[in-house]
Amino acid sequence: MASTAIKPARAGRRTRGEKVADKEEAIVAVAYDMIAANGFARTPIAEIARRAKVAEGTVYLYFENKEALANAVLAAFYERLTARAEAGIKKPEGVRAKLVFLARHHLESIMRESAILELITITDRNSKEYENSALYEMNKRYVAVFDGVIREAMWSGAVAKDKQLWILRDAFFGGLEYAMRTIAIRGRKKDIAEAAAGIVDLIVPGETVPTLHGDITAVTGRLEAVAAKLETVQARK
Amino acid sequence: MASTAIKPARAGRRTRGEKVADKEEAIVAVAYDMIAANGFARTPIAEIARRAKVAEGTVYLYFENKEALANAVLAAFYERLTARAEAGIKKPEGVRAKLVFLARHHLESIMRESAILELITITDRNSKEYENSALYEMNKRYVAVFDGVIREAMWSGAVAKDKQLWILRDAFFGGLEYAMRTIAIRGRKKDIAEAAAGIVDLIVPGETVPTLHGDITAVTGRLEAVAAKLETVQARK
DNA sequence: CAGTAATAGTGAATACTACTCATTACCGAG
DNA sequence: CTCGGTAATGAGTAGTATTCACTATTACTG
Repeated sequence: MASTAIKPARAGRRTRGEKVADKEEAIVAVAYDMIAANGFARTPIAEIARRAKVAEGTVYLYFENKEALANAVLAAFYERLTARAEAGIKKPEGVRAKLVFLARHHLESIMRESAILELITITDRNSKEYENSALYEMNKRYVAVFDGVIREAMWSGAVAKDKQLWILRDAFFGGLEYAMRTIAIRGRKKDIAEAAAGIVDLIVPGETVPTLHGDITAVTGRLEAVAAKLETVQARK
Repeated sequence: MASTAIKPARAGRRTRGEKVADKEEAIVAVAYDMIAANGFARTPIAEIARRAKVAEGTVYLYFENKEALANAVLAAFYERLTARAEAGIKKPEGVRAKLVFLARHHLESIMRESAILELITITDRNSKEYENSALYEMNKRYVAVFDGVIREAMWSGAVAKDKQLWILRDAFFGGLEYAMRTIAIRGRKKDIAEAAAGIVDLIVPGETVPTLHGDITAVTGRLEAVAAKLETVQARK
């Protein structure tokens, strides 16, 4: 990938290095919009170049091939996604509210730019080197927001400690992606809130988990109630 | 799409209609294998035609375009998936066992032929007419196996009745798809069983739900304490 | 069985697109 | 101002989906 080296710029004058960086950003920005609007297959490099005001060959100066450009677009997507997730997670109090926020945020983002999601499958194939890629790191940082909440939930006992984090994570994001498709087909906007809440319910079983045979929490609660009553009786004596 | 009309065949002799059907199947079969092996983008129509022993133009006699062929391949995939799911679901007793079977079956299938899954996103775009498509029906029939188990679970109380079926469904299949990607990257085979069980756990909170405020030893200990106290009180009377 | 209309099949021609590379324009140092 | 090297260009190449004028095959008819 081309230089991201930064030279000290004289004020009011763009150095060569800066122009280069600008051009790279411009290409990615144009590609982002076009792919989001029309999908990867329907955005020719030639058209990206035209709109970014560069020659077709110039694109290949910055990106090895179309896939590499797609990766840069995907990286930009993760960038935004992560920034908003990290910022938004601060407000809500409690595990549940945080997860609902994350779910809504993710769902709304991927609905707005669903074509960007395709890019994931374009890359994933070559699993060998993926673990060393920048994209892997970006994805890791994004899901780290979710992971943090889950760890907090495990600490507080809201989520059982023996659950596998990766499974919760895949169910969360995978479930949201599939929900997005369903919502897109049905076209009901109010489904978004319902889906977000529903998925979170699966990850963090709510306070009132109804069960068939009674779970241990219910037993504990009942036991405590009985104990309290018993102690009250004793105290009266 | 070309004729699927069936004419009564004279024995030992293939009628025109039958030959046509054979050819269509041959094309789909070749396309299936090639796409599964190399992905959609890397399987040229010309090569499909060559291996199916037809001219390139013939493919377009049976399928409007490459996407339509992809849909036929996807339909064949659903066909197999559904057949095995419906057959296999009979043996296991109980909601949980059935879901675990479905999860494993789905996970193993999509791992073996993960490239076929891509085809879903190729189609989904045009959501308008999708609801009337054959593919929509095939998908519906496949997930109906899952839906049936869930309805049984709701009846028996193993799953809360107020849960939205579509959300459970999307979490199940979406979670499995994402889990597949994770497993593919990590490359651990034993993850398959773990993922299947883990996802099912989310849908059907197991008998041994781990506790909110403590483990079973703590509860037992408390119970013993209360019992002891109770006995003391009674003894005093 | 020969003739024939309709159907099925063919593959060369077209249009589009990712990607290359010989050539040109530009920048900044000396 | 000049020159060395870097950045940019866009016409050319190769590969692929799709079309269509033409050919081959089939089943029917007298």
